[in-house]
Amino acid sequence: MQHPAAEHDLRDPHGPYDPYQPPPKATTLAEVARHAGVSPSTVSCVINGKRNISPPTRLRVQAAIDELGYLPHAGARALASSKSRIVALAVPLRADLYVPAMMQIAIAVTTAARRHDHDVLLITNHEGPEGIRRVAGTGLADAVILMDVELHDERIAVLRELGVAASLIGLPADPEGLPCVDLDFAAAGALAADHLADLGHRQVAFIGMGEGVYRRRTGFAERTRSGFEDRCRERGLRAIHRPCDSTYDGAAGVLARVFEDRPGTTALVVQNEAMIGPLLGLLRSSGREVPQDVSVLAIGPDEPAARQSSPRLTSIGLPAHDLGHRAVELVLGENAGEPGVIMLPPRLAVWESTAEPPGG
Amino acid sequence: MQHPAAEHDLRDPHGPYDPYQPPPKATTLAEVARHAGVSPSTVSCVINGKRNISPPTRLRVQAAIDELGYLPHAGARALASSKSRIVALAVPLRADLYVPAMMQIAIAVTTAARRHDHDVLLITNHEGPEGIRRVAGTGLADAVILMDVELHDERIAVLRELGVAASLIGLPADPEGLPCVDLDFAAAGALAADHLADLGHRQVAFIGMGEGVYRRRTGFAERTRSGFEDRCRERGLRAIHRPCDSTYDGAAGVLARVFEDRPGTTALVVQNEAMIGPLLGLLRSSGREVPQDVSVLAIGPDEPAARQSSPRLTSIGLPAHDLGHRAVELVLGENAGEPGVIMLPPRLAVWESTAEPPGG
DNA sequence: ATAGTCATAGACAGCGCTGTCAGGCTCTTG
DNA sequence: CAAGAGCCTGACAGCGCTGTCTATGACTAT
Repeated sequence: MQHPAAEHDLRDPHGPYDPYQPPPKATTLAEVARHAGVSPSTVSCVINGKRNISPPTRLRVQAAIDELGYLPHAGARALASSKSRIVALAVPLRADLYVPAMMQIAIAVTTAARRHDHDVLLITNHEGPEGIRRVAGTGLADAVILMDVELHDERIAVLRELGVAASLIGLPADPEGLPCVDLDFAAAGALAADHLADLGHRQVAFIGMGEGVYRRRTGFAERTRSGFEDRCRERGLRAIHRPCDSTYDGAAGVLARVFEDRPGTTALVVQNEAMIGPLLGLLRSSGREVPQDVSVLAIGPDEPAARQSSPRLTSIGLPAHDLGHRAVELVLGENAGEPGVIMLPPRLAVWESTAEPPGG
Repeated sequence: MQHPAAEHDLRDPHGPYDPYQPPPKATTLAEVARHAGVSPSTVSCVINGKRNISPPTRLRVQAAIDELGYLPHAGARALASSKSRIVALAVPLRADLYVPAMMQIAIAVTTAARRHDHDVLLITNHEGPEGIRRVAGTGLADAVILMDVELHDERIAVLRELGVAASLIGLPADPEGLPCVDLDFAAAGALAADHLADLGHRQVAFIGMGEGVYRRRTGFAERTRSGFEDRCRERGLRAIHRPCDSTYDGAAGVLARVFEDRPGTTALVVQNEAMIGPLLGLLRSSGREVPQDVSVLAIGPDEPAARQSSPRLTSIGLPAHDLGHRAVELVLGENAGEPGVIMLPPRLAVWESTAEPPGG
């Protein structure tokens, strides 16, 4: 497992050479200092930019660092500076959430964190809120980002209690003191209603998330729904709302009931991303052409997914990348920790799945 | 012993909660020791179980720990023990991979790591192989798990060079010295062929991954294909293989060509999970019933996904959970680091999407 | 020319924990 | 009853780095 003989001795080349060094001992800051002919603290300062170092010295130190391939020991830094440079990301374990979006956010968080010279530690809800207490309490992480925030999320209490830097992706009932970022789902709902109203639709259906989602954390699902319904009312659209579980048969049932209850429905707004594919298939096989007979507007899928469907979907995407980056910015950036709620404006991408209603 | 120097009282967990506690100073091991009337090293031993502690002492210490809500400082432990108790998980950034499976594996890795009292650090390919060098070199992580391993993966060289504990999910061209775990895709391909042959099919098509996947890292995709084709030959099946990109139109084109080139095709094996939904829809809308007219066997989707389709899919699932757990076991478990290749046997779940060929 | 100022580098004391070591204790045995 | 054998425990020396404080030198202004 270990590298038997390093090609060059990483220790002081002018000092006594000890050939018996089985483990590939990591270079220390002290060795770099000796190599550069400066004191350890100078090296530390060069690395952290904590004080003015004259260019020649900085260069010498830099050269020594490169030459020795020096990497500072993370634990030692964390101990001495009481900063771990690690952000904990609490990801959901839910089955009824759209996974690709979560993954995209997680990746966005990771790349954004790296830009701030931080790493990302994954914690799942498996441990429950105690996981947060653990990583924050041990100093493993010095910031926490919560995903899939519920309206009354028990993790929030832990965050407040610990006073740890944190940001939320999602909007709880009481965001007091905690920075949050989320898509403005109410505006998204309204935007969807507007688009359909503008096209001339008069009777529309909102196919939402599974019932469990509404029951549990009415957050984004409920916001979308009410934003949509309010705007429908304003624009004189008749709207119905139907929750939809993430199963093919569930989608089939919902779709059948929609056209049974409201045969005049000419447009569907779909929030449960996992069901868009099946719904399109069902519409097709029931002889309804999209968008000639019925328009479909999706809320939530990412751009590429929407463009890969057939027909290409008119949709309001989830800005996964933005959400991740903003969350990191809120917790590590300039104005880190300043509470505040950022609602990202929804953007409607019009493609081929919406059109004027038949005979419209 | 108890100098009044520490008149700074320890918070009573049952007392009123004071929201104004700007510096929630963390308890240290020394404080616990004082509180329990023992020496710091004794407390350390109680925590790490490094030596025999008499039950009464252990109990006193345990009580003090609980009472003070003590959590050891991760950085200090890492420094003193040169073990970070962190596993780095290198996740892919690819767009052409099935994301839900990746997420499931990541979650399995995380829960398994927790069982070994480790945490998981996320690193993306964004940093390239240098990310691995960084987390291992700084002692941030003391083990690395690679996902989405390519046949000739440049990250493997870094792993070998650093001599860091590692395990791979996937199978590179040369796994020498590195423990690997993967689904036995060749066996999966053979199993698929057997199932279809048993049902009486004579002419079948394999709809594979996107061409890029074959070009880049022929690993699992190529293994599946050859396992399938070899077995088809043995069983006297006529088989064709078609790569399939992850777009609706791509799937449509592939499907059309399959039936054009081989009108007698009665069964499809699909490996590109993202395209299963679209393919089922296309079959339906082209008037082919599944499984009456054509059988469909999926390789890769997880059980729940397969059961949510309509019809429920006969499939060989990717054992995401097992893969994650095994990978952790290989790198942290009893026989950690022992190189060896674990090929998980494929399991075929027969549901409704396969049947005898028409007129069979 | 001399005192005062600033810029720069070094010394040093920890950060909180681990792990080794030797010593003190009780218990056993001749 | 005394000496040997174990079992616990406390003392102690770092792990590698940070950050503050002080010392040194060069430079400016009088």
